[in-house]
Amino acid sequence: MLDLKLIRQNPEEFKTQLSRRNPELVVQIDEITKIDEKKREFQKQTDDLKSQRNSLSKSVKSKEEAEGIKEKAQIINNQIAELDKQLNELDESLNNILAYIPNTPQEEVPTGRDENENVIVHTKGEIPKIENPLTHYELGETLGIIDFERTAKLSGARFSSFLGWGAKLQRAIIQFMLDEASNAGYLEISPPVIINASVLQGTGQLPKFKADLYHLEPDPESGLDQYLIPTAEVPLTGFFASENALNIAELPKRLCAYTPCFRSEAGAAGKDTRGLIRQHQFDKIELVHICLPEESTNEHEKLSAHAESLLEKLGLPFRRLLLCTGDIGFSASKCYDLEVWLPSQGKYREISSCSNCTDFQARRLNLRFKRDQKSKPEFLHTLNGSGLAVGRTWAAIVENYQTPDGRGIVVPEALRKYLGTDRIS
RNA sequence: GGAGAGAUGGCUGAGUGGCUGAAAGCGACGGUUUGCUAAACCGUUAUACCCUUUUUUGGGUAUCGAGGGUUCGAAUCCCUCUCUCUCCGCCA
Repeated sequence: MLDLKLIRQNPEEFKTQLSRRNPELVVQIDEITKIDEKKREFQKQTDDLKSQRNSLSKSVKSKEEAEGIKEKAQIINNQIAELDKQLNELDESLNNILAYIPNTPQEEVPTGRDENENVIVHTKGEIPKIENPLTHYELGETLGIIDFERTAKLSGARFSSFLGWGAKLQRAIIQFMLDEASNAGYLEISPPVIINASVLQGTGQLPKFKADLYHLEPDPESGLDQYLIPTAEVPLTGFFASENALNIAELPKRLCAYTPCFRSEAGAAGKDTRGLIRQHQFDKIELVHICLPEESTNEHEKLSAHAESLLEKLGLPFRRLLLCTGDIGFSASKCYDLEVWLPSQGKYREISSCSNCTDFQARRLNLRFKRDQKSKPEFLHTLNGSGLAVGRTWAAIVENYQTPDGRGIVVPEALRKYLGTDRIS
């Protein structure tokens, strides 16, 4: 959870940073300060009462002696119970607000309202000259390598099936990206796609974005509360979360995973209704770095560069954006988006989002390290990025590599050894 | 799915109602000793929050898997859950 000390030390500074994201957050910080002060006052009173009660109890050596203090102790206990109740209420309202406070943006993140104020960092690759480019779903359906209609009967809208070379292309993309990550030193992890609510809370998806998640029927017996993962960022970042601090020698951790991702996207109705761009289920290779605080800026550049190298090797034109304060994710303090060129839309579309979450997730997950055996544990920094979204990569390849006659796809050089062909038609 | 056993500090492991924030051992750190190392000996060795103090310091509260309960008082008794281990059954 958010560090209250930061707010206590310098509430104005904190407010200034957060208001760059959203001016309304200032009100909530004031509210937090108020509740926090009240809480500390009550806590002090409770502690004093308990201290009184404990010293009473400690003086007692036998049952007979206990009779003498019983009444007195009970009065104190009643007072404690009353204070406890109020303390719990304060705690609850405090946590309700804290859970919705996003990460503070870094200085170099431009202030802006929405995606229109993002900054283009650079643009790479050459946009192919295609007359009347087909969409990936038109071409894919013509070639019989993707299906939407039959799949809609199975699972509804926003689902698709890959067939034949389409499925093989997807498999080749996955294999290519995992191999690239392994070669770059990432540890491949194949995690579960069902995850406990507490981890989603830790990475920041809960409670604010509950509506975007697929929630499993809670088990009334065990009380287990579980969801389908919206991204492998959740299990990867949460993987080393524990009471015990990590050893500095093991850092940085660089992890990658291929998983399906599940998003109910309740709020996205009407956007990108056709094709692979926005689906309820899609595959993604996710990259996660866990590192020392002073290294996170550097690690962020490395992670983003790795994601870019995939697009370069696939020969896909793309650009990198530095997201403005109004567009970065809840847990991120700085974020680059990579956008790939989609000829049918005539514009760049997001294919990877690389975030530096600083210690935001680490606090919520209690993810820590020790500089040496004597020193106090400190919070790590966590970073994540797609490397890359598989469905969108599939779409980008089909569209950018379509042949002029509109009846085939040239397989990118980097994928040929995986696919065993240089052309799909 | 059935049956049983567990969960205690960095680790091993005592502890079944108060003198236990927790024995003992290991490890780690500091010191004595030593030509160096080793050994031996002495000492230190959890975390969070709060109060106090000029820094030193002193004090309080919470924490023995998690949550709840009993009690003046809980690591210890009761309930629920989670996880681990062993055996049997079932199964990619």
